[in-house]
Amino acid sequence: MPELPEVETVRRQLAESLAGARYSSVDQVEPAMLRDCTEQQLRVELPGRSIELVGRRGKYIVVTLGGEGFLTLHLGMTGQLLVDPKDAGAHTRFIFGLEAADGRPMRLEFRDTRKFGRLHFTSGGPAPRLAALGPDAWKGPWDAGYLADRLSGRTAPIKALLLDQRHLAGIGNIYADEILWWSELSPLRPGGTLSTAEVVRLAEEIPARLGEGVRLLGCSVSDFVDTAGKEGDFQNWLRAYAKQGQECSRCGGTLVRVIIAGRGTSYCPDCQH
DNA sequence: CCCAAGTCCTGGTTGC
DNA sequence: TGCAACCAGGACTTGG
Repeated sequence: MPELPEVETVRRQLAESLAGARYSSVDQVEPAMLRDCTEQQLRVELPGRSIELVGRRGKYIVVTLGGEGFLTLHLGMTGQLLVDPKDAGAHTRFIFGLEAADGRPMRLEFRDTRKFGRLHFTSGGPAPRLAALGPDAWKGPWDAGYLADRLSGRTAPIKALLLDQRHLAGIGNIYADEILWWSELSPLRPGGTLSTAEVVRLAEEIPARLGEGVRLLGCSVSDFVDTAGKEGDFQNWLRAYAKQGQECSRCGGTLVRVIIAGRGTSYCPDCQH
């Protein structure tokens, strides 16, 4: 699930458990998921680095290290970051040893079934690809005028534009469907056809739905768990995502499924226009 | 065989 | 015609 709310849930937990900690060892590396550095560099240069800040931009977690270093992590589709996991766990791709602020040893595991996740190790600034991201969809800064500008003249379906991280960073397939349901907008609408009032409505629902996802500690419809292996609650409050064939909770119509931007999309054709 | 939350890359089309 | 912007579709990986 890792979309913005799931990543934010993990970020908050890491910020708390890793405050004042220091990397002591790199015990396992998955080279296919490593970016912007060599395995050697990670193994040699990370140990000894302190953790100064755990930040986030869209779906990326950015760890600022002491000594001009950055770890930028993306959980992909099935990534998990676990602190001191109890179980052995399959699909472990990276293992880090840390020394907590009080000197206690800690273990951080990056597990990812599909290996779509990424770990960037850079100096001078976070991973270069963050430069291509639009403003954070939840925290901004952006407003309805910005969104209107990004949608203006576009013929791609609004859902595809919401998924494009260059416009707003953090929205994925689940929250896109939820945001559009709450906005009463059809995911098929060409972006450029939205009225000013519709863009305003959309601009209100984007942070509202993402904020609700954060409050509910994320959406565990499939693989997502937090750093303690615990599931979130948002999956119990879905209105549209994966609900094709079911009754619309707003108008009583029947939700349908279509493919947009190659992604399964559920919406209510009776009340989403 | 179909489907799946992520991003990246390519190739074709459109429009200035 | 030239070129950039735009958009669709496939690739990647593993499992249910």
